[in-house]
Amino acid sequence: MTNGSQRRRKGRGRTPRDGSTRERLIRAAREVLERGGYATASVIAIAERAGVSAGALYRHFPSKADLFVEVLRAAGEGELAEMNAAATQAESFIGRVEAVVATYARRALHNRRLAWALVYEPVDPLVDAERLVYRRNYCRGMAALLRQGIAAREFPNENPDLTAAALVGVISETLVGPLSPIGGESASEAEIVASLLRFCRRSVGVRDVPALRKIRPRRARTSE
Amino acid sequence: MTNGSQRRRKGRGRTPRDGSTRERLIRAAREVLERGGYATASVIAIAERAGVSAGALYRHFPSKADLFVEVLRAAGEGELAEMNAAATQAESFIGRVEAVVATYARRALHNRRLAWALVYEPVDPLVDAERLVYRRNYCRGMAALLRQGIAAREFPNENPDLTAAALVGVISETLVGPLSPIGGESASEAEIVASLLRFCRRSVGVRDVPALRKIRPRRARTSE
DNA sequence: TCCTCATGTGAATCGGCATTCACAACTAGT
DNA sequence: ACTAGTTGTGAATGCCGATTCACATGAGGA
Repeated sequence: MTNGSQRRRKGRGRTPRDGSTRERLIRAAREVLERGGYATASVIAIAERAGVSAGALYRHFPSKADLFVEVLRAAGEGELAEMNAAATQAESFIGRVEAVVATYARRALHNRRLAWALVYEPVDPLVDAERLVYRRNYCRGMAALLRQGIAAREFPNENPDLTAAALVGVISETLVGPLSPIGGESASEAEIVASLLRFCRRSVGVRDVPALRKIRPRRARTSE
Repeated sequence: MTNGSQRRRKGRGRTPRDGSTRERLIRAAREVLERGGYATASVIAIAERAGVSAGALYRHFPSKADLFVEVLRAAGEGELAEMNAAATQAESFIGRVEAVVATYARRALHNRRLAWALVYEPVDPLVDAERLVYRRNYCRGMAALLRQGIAAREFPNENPDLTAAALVGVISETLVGPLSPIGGESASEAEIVASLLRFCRRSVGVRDVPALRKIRPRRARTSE
């Protein structure tokens, strides 16, 4: 409506924009990432999806990499916040760990491509650094949880940093990794998540076993 | 051409080679990969390290990707063989699992960059496919081990595919992943591997727990 | 209205890198 | 030695995608 006069414009010049193009670029970048990964996330594709030209991008970001840093940061922060929220809802520490894992699982399954991009895919150093921040924060949070659980004597005294990294690895591999039985034959998504939670529970080494609500994880458990 | 027949070029023409340039290219590619990852593995860099020119590479491989497929396949096969050898040496299945994990750990620690390239780093689809083969084989072997252990009632009856994937994830993340407390402060390499083994042992859910605790890296922050 | 920014446009540029090409030079077979 | 076939050479080519540039256009203040 705003630009009704199309008579002599040969496409050049400014097109009025309602809101900030900057944000729309960030969103477009994330969307392109979700669909096709970095491979398809060319400047042109992003700009197109945002409804602007390639050049416009550079009015808002010094480079493509900077744009992606923003994208990753936003996504990572959102993810983190969600996890933290999940963590505070449980009483026991194992409950918190499970809540975090389950949250991660739910989100990763909901949008595997984005998760993949957030966790694995390649890029230039600048973007990688940002990704690492996210991953490290996540790992740190998990480690903190473990430490508390250890202090509370809920978990055995194992190196929490390593255990945290291992848990992140478990989740990444089983849910977003290159493979992951998820697309596979053997089990439904829900079952997989349940198995995953049992795995985490065992590997953390919880002492008492309150037994998950729907599934009973087999009792083999020697007391110490 | 400005430099036609009148001018004698000294460096041109064939330089006698003893053995197959092909193999030396494969080796060079692996070495470049080990040092700087794919980012530094340009055709020129590889050819240079092999002591030939870029063009020569194309006498032996239809494309750069094909070269890397060879590299990955060779590396993957070697790795696999080593694992299998390790697996057959133990009596119990948990012993085998641990042997495999420990072998992987030893190799990954010995050359993290290569491990990283084998497991994570990006590339074009052709190469990725080859990598996936390797990873999947590895995972499959682990799953087989788990199945046997389950059949022998050594392990609880958990989805072996998922558990195998999870174990692969654990190893990848803690040893070669972006981080991994390995470069860190808290523990020596040996301690980390020991912790890792304990983690795996717990997560697999072995019935009897011979407890291989040899190292006590930290004490809980609680009193006493 | 006129001037000046801020914001866009899209074609041109630039750079990196795989891939090709037009020749050499060595080896083997005759 | 002559001829083919093989293996190398390294400059040229081609492609792809990020980045820049010269030029619009609208909005707001004077």
